[in-house]
Amino acid sequence: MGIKERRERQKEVLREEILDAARELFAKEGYDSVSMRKVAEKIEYSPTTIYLYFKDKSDLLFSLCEETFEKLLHNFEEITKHSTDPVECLEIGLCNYIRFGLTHPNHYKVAFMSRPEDLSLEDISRFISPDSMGTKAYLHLRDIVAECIKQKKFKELDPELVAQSLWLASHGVVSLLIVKCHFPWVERERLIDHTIKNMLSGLKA
Amino acid sequence: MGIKERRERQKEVLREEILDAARELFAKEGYDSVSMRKVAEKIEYSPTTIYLYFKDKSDLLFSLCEETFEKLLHNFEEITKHSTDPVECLEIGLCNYIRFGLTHPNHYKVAFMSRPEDLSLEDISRFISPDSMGTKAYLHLRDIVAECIKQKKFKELDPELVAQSLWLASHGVVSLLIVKCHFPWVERERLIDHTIKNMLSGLKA
DNA sequence: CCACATACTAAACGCCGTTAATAAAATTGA
DNA sequence: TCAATTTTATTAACGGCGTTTAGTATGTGG
Repeated sequence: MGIKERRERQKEVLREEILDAARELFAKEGYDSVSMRKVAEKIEYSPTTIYLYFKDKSDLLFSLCEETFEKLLHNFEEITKHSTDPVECLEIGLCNYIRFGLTHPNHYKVAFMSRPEDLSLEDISRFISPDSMGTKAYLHLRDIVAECIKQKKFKELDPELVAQSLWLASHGVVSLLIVKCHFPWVERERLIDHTIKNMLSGLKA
Repeated sequence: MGIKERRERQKEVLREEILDAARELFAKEGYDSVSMRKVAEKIEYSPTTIYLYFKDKSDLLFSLCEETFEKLLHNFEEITKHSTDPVECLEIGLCNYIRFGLTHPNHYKVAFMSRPEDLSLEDISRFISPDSMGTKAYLHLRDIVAECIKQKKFKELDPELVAQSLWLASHGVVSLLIVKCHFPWVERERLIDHTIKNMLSGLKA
């Protein structure tokens, strides 16, 4: 039955074409610039065709985000391999997180800054689901924090609390720098570096 | 010439009505729920009338932001009066900032989480202007940090750097808790308390 | 050859921000 | 007082949006 397979391959090709078109618009100009109609025009299909491959616009963009966050997770896991000191892992990891967000602002906005009203309940549960790249990345962060505590390099605190606090602060750096990009910030490097180092220094035993 | 004045008063009244209607929609259902048409219907005028009082939707948005900043600033200044210790001011101030954001999520979203694409260049320069409430609030924060350093209660660091870092982290707490309200966070109180205290402890001399 | 599933589309619905043209009302000046 | 003028508000429209419905080709399996 080679026919069915060819058909499925062709479907997959079109699905990728849609994603490619959307990714390009999205990376260049952000969420609002990705309109189903524009994507359709780019791939020379009618707008309704997209709905045969994605439930709706947020489904399409969710797929793009997962793609991106897979990269982030991979990046994070690489660091863990190349270092034995969990504190160092944490420092580099948080720094990378912030840099990653700042260099992929549109993806970051959709994943971490989009108003919950914009997402369907289904999308929300997908973001929170244990299989989502975001959740996996968080769990990885928590494990590293736990390791720091276990090795007595950090005070004896709840790893969940510490990991969440670190995430919140790092998110603040990314998101506010993205949104208020016209504010007269001091140099980014100092801002990122000081924020992370200051938080970690407070945690050290 | 009392006539001119009465006219201006009447204009001001309608302007306030528009702001009230917009604010209510904002507070109840968020940014997307504020459409020029809905606001118009609420005040029983035609949609185009709004354009006689505000340049466009982002101008309307800006006005609501200023309002919010003003409340924050006022709140912050009150704290300063009731305490002599700048470190305590800072701790209470940051805590209030976070609480303010969490109890007025839609206001906070409009002021600090709205996409810059939504704002015109004019609005952006208005935000940065030294007269804007946001700038004033930030300068107030920076002054308190400077005072902590001056009194040798903090390490000798750039007050600008420290103030911005504290703002970024606090913003992270507010904004991520708002957006990811379905994430399994530990209790809010612990999260807020630990984040602030940890940052401040790292700064102490 | 026909019934059927698949892939796709045209047209429409009901929103949206915004603009142009115009009407209505208030104010002014003669 | 009454016409001219300015101010205020409206109607209708433009071009966009996400999405749904109903329908058309096209190629497959019996």
